[in-house]
Formats: sequence, C-alpha cells, structure tokens
Amino acid sequence: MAGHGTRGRSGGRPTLEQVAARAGVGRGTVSRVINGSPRVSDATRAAVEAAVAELGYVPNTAARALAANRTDAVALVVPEPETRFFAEPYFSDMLRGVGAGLSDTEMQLLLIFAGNDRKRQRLAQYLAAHRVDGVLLVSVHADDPLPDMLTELDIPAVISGPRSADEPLPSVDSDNYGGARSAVEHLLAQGRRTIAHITGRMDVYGAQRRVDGYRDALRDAGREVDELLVVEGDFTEEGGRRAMARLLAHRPDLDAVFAASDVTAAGARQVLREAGRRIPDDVSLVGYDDSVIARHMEPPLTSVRQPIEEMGRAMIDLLLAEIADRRPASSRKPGRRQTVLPTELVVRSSS
Amino acid sequence: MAGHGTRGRSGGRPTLEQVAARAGVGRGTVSRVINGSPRVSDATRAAVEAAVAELGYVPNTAARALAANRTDAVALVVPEPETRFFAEPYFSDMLRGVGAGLSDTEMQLLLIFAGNDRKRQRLAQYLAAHRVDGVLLVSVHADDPLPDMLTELDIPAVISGPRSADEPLPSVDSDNYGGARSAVEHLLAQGRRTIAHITGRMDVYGAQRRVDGYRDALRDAGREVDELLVVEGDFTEEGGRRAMARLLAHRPDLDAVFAASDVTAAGARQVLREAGRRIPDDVSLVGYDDSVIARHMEPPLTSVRQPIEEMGRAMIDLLLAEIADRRPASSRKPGRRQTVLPTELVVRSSS
DNA sequence: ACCATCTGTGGGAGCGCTCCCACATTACCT
DNA sequence: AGGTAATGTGGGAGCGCTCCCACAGATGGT
Repeated sequence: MAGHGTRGRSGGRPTLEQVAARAGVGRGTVSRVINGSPRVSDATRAAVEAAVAELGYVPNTAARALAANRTDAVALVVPEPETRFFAEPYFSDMLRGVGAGLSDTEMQLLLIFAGNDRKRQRLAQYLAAHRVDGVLLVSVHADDPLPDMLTELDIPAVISGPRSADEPLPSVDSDNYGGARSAVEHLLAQGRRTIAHITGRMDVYGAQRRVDGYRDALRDAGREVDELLVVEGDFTEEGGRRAMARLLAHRPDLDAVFAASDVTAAGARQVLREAGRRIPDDVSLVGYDDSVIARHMEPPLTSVRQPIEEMGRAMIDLLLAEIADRRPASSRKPGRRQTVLPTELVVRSSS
Repeated sequence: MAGHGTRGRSGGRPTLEQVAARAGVGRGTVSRVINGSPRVSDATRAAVEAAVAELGYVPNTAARALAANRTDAVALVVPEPETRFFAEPYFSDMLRGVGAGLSDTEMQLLLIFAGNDRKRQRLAQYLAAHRVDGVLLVSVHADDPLPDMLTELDIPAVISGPRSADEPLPSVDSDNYGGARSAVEHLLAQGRRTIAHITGRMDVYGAQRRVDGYRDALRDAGREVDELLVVEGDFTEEGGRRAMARLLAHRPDLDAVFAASDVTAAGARQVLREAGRRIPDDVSLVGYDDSVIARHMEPPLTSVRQPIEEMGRAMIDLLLAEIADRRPASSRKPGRRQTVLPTELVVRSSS
C-alpha cells in the first residue's frame, strides 16, 4: 500500500539510490560525496550529507567491493601456531602498532594464523580469492613460499624482516647492525677485552647483520676479530648452552659475551654459572630483544630493544602506500620501500 | 588480437560464466555444484569440477556476498583493551575453541576489539554495515548496549555468560552452580565445618549462581547457612582482602573459604596470612577459574576449572546454527539456545 | 559575439554472483 | 495409454555499488 514494490530481501537498508532520490540528486553525485571527491559543489554536498544522516545510510561493502574490485581489508599473516602468538609479546606489540596505523582509516584488519599445513591451505585459498587488499608478513622463514605466492597473485605485501640484503618486497626492519654495534661498544666502554658473540641462525638475514655489527665495532676500535670468539647459535636456549660451552673450551679467557637473543643469553648464562663464572664480575653478558626474560633474569640482562610497536606502524604505513600506488589515478613516484628503525640498548646489571 | 575484448580490470580471474562455458553447462548449474546442491547429476557435477580445476576458478566473495546477502564471516567481539586480551589466557583458549569449530567451514573469523569509545564507534559502524553474518560476545557487562544493538540490527549473536536467568540471546556458560557446589562439597568432605564464601560482583549472573550453589550444597548437607559467612566481593584482589577482613571479624572461627575467583582468593590468602592462619591447616581455601595464579600461588590453590576452549567451540556451534536458521529454506525447529558446560574441581594443596 | 574550457551533474553499463521460474526429461503411478 | 510428479537444467533478473561518458551551464579569452 505504502509504496511501489520495494522487494528487498534484507530488512530494507537504504541504498545509494534512495539517498539520491531523497537529496534530489543523481546516484553519481551521492557516490562522489560518500567517497570524498572534490568535484561536488558545497550546496549539493550538504544536501546529500543531510539525506545520508536522515536515512541512516551505510554503504554496502559487498557492492562496493564488487564494483570497485577492492575489499578495504588487509591481513596480518602469522605463520606460527596461535600459542606462540599469544606467548610472545612481540606479536601483541606489533598488533598494537598496526592497529594504531589503521585507526584513522576505513581499512579492516584481519588476523590470519598459518601455523600448520591445514591453515596454510586455507590461507592460500583466501589469498587466491583476493579477499584482502594487502598483506603484512611477520616472522617469515627464508624458504617460505608465501612471499612469492603474494607476488604471483599481485597482492601488495610488506615483510617485517627482510630475507636478504636485496629483499624484493617492501620491508620494515630494526637496525640489527647498529643494535649489535651499540652492544659491543658498550662492552668495550666497560673495559672488556675479549668479547665473544653467539650468533643467531645464520640463514636469518638479521642474524648476519648482527655479526657484521659485532665485527665492525671491534675493528673500528682497533681490535682484531678472533674467529674463535664467534660461535653459531640458533636463537634457542639450548643453542646458547652449546655455543657457550664451545667458547669456554676455546677461549677460557673471555670476559664478555654478546648473544643474538635473550633466550640464547639465558642458555649461555647457565653454562657460565656452572663453570663458576660470575656475572658481571668475571663475564659481562648482553642479550638481544629486551624480552620479559631479560627483565626477570638473575642478574637482570642488558639487552638491545627493538621498537616493535613502531615497526608495526611503519609496516602498515608502507602497505597502505603500496595499495594506493596500485589504484588507478596514482602515478606518484614510489618512495622508499625499506624502513629501518633504530634500536636502543637497555643497560641492566649483567654488564 | 587474441580475443574479443574481455575488458576486465582485474588480472583476469575466471568467472562462473567461463567455467560454465568450459564445462558446456549453464551458469545455474555451476553455481549449484559450487554450493554443493544435491540437484545435479553425477556426470554434470564431474564435468563442472573438472572445468573448475582446469581454470583454477575461485568464487568471487564480493559478488556472492552482494547477491546472496551474506558475508561468510563472523566476528569475535572483545569489549576489552588489547592488553587484557593478551594478558589473560581466557581469551586465547576461547579463540582456540572458536577456531577449531570454524576450521571445517568456509567461515572467516574476525577479531574485533572494542576497548574504548573510539573503537566502539567503529564497531557500531561495522555492524550497521552488516559486514558479518554473526557475532560472538565475550565478557559483556550487564549494562552493555551491544547485545540490544545486535538484536536491533537483527544480527545473530551468541553471548558467553548469560546476563540473567532469562537471557534473550543464545548463550554458553559453564556450570557456575555445579562448580560452586563441587567446591563446597569438597570442603565438607574434608571435614570443614564453618565454610565462608566471598562472592563475585553480584550484578554478574554467574556470581549469583555460585552463591546458589554454595547455599544448596550446605543445605543439602544439613547445614544451616549463616549469612555472616557470605560476604560480597567483586572478583578483584582488593575486594578479596576487604571481604576476608570482614569475615575474620565476624566469624573468627571459620575453617574454610570458597572465593568466587582465584584473584579474590589471592587477596583472601594475604589477609589470612597476616592474621596468622595457616593454609590449609587452619583454613582451607578454594578459588575459581583455575588460572595461572592458582598454580603459582603458595600453597598452590584448589580451584574450579571452566572448560574455556569447549565453551568457545560451543559458542561457534550455536552461532552457526543460529545463522543457518535465518537462511531461506530452513525452518528446522530451533533447538536449545542455551548450553551449559560442566566444570571440574582441580584439587591442590590449599585445601 | 564566438568558441574553447572548465565545473558539476545525471545516469547507463557493468562487476560476478544467487535466486527462482520456466522448461525439458525421465520415472512412477493408475 | 494418459496423467502426475519428480529430477535436472538454462538463463533472466536482480543485488548496490563504481566508473565513465555525455552534457548543461558557468567562465574566460580573443
């Protein structure tokens, strides 16, 4: 009775068309207002905005996505089991940064875990369906096929630790080289003479950079680098123990150890204790990550802090820029695709 | 040169139409196969599936969402700051359960934080845009407008702790009543005679149920319930301290305390210690939640465990059923809309 | 006075699906 | 044999938006 057959299946959310009718303008104009196009007169814009408010119009995302071929969503892909995600503050800090960067955007953030084959399979499907406009990749192993898959699908992506010096993907990293240097320089300043380094997994680019920083710091201080003082670890506690045992065997005279992670430092500490070395009196110990472990260790561990939250922020900024670049009328000069954030040495009583 | 103007903007993902052509059938038929409709002959189905595989066809979700008016996504709404989300294992357990329930579905899970006004605003927009087919609500306060908003928008929702005995929304809960009973019965079995109860916030339905369980357990054992032994707390440590002080003042002869949360028990323990009472020798102590605190307390705390992960699972099951019910050809008798899962008493040395 | 330009604006043509009606075809009764 | 009811199948008509072309009217140079 009321009208002329509005046979909608939904409860009757207002559409663009209805807003247009209400405001006495055409569909195109309403669309322009909604999307903030400048080519609308002030009077018209006001009229449309009034109609939108009166009708309580909310754009239909599905229709928009279909017509414009975009989703207004990005995914944070975590190639780890949920357990690790929750256990490590790293992820929550990163998430906070990403969330902050997204908060004044219409973009939606999806959290996708790809910790096992099943989930990876689902993720692949998901990406193939182009259900996100872009992807944030964190803690990706060197041999992970994910980055290539994204390139293949032509989906913008940003990676959190470059996999090599010439990472093809835009990336965000903390200054591993500088962080390592500052740790070693700190030990030198304390008067330490024989400084060892337990590395991370050497197939991880960041670990390589830390070794570089260690070497250069010594060299620039006029010290020779003794290869017996550099032992490969793998970021784990057990690896730290093994490496420390080797170091004590080869160079029992060492008086400082710089470990590539706090966990590794914890392993090293244990072996040092068992060997009767006091920290920091006999041996200074410095870790990397400034994790909870560092604060709770006995004695509290000096460690290199990475600005994780800022890194999250930087990643999302990079990704949004990347997405914008691929959209039609945007041929702005692609800016820097690599961001490196400074680290900070947090000095505690282990050194 | 190659063809006759396929002016797609995307890289050229195959469409339903192309699959249909390839398989030599109509669009409708392909759609039926994709959606698993039974009204397709085996031969046709095989042909279509072959075409899908050859072309690497992946349905366009936006188009589907637009045409079918659904999104194939549900949201887990957390009305807390991210910090709490990561700090409490409750959420990660719940998330695991939800994830498991979703894993053999095409549904996507969104995690939405609504910890501050800004985020709540965004959430409201999000829901108004009907960007999810359903919502999972956890840790909702009694006066939160969110549930009503969802009802208003006609969005299926499931709530994790019913707000009252006649919660209108489908809900999942653990057996607060039974959990409390088992705690008290355990204390009785240990020969305790004067059992006090520090309640939770009494505007929380679960807290009320725990009091009911406490009362009935005593009554059924032929004990009279002394109202001086029931003191209101608020789930916090400070509340536990205050309540315990009151209890000691009124009934210094008590020999057992059942607290409505582990945190509350921790507060109570402190006051008991200060009053020179030994646990469990002088006073038995039982908590609720079986949180990390319980395991790390000195002495380890006997506590009532809730099956959080199973609750997550139950919630998503309920939600999926709810969503299915609202879809066209489904007039199945709406089943039970309330699920109550059993608790388990974890006995440790505090009792 | 004329034509070239620039601003706003309207609305057609799709985007790739699902829904559903119409139409075969085949199967099963009387 | 005729009828009725399943069973499969094709394809039109949208879903609500964005894109873009066409065009009216204002503006400005010659």
